[in-house]
Amino acid sequence: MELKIKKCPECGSTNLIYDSEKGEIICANCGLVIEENIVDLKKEWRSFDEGDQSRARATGHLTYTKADQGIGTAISSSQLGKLSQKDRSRYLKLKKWQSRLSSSIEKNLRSAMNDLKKLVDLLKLPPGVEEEAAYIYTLAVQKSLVRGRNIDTIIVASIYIALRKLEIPRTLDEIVKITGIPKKEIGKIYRLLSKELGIKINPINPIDYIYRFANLLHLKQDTLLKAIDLLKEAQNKKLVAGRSATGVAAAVLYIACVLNRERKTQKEIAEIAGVTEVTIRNRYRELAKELGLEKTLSKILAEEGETQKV
DNA sequence: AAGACGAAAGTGGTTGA
DNA sequence: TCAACAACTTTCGTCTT
Repeated sequence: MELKIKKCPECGSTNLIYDSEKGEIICANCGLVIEENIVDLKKEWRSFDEGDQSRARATGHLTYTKADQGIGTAISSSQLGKLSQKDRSRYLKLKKWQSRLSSSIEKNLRSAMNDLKKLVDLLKLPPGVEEEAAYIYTLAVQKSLVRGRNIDTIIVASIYIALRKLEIPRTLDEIVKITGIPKKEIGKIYRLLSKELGIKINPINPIDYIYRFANLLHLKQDTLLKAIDLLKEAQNKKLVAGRSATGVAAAVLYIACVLNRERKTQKEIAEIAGVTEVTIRNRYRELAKELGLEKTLSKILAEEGETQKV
């Protein structure tokens, strides 16, 4: 299959997968779905606030990664001479107060945006995440949710919300590992922000993790597609509700590996997925039973035992 | 020795009175 | 606010190859 597109526009990865059934190209690294006939690769910026049109595509470009959103607010002092004495002193007084008030916010934003950039680099995230996280952080500052709390934690929580919002699969554990901020703290702020800012977040779909884990495990494409089929079947049969997305993804991948005779140990998959082997086994057992794969699977495992003996 | 399996006990988060 | 609960983890013994 010859792909016209060579690189993922979000993260630049060249590891693209073509799902012929859906007619989609999917980035194995970040999970972005790339259409065949691309007109505009950028995601639509959706606003969290219904009335807020500031992020609509037709307006001028705003960026939240700059402390003043790219728009200077200072009034030119060359106009000052034209004002009357009274207006002039009033203006200067106002200006003093305004700068005093806004400078602390802007200072906060400026340093936070620097830290945010560093973290996004460190976590190797696609650039859209930085913008989205910056937006969330800015809202948090505006709603005075930052004062008295650890800024780094809020930045990390903003990133995590951005990831969830953009449906980019990264586990909280990966973020904890790199940032060193405890899961508990991130989770607390994550909940606070999504509640206070009214951000609705969908539960993670295991499918996003499947692409990523399969890529990290260097699995063959057939195995990946097999895993996706299995997951869809399991979802249709309502077998995955209430289970952790990573655990489901890991188990489905393990089953797909066995079926395709591409051996990976439970341990290998467990490490990539950030779950224990026990969880994989539990999901594996449930799924195998409910999907009627028990016999097939044990047969394959027995056969492999035979060939290993010889 | 390595991998798979599963029982038992412990952990942290959610829910509902 | 607290207890019950489900999902998951840790730990460990057993079995197979």
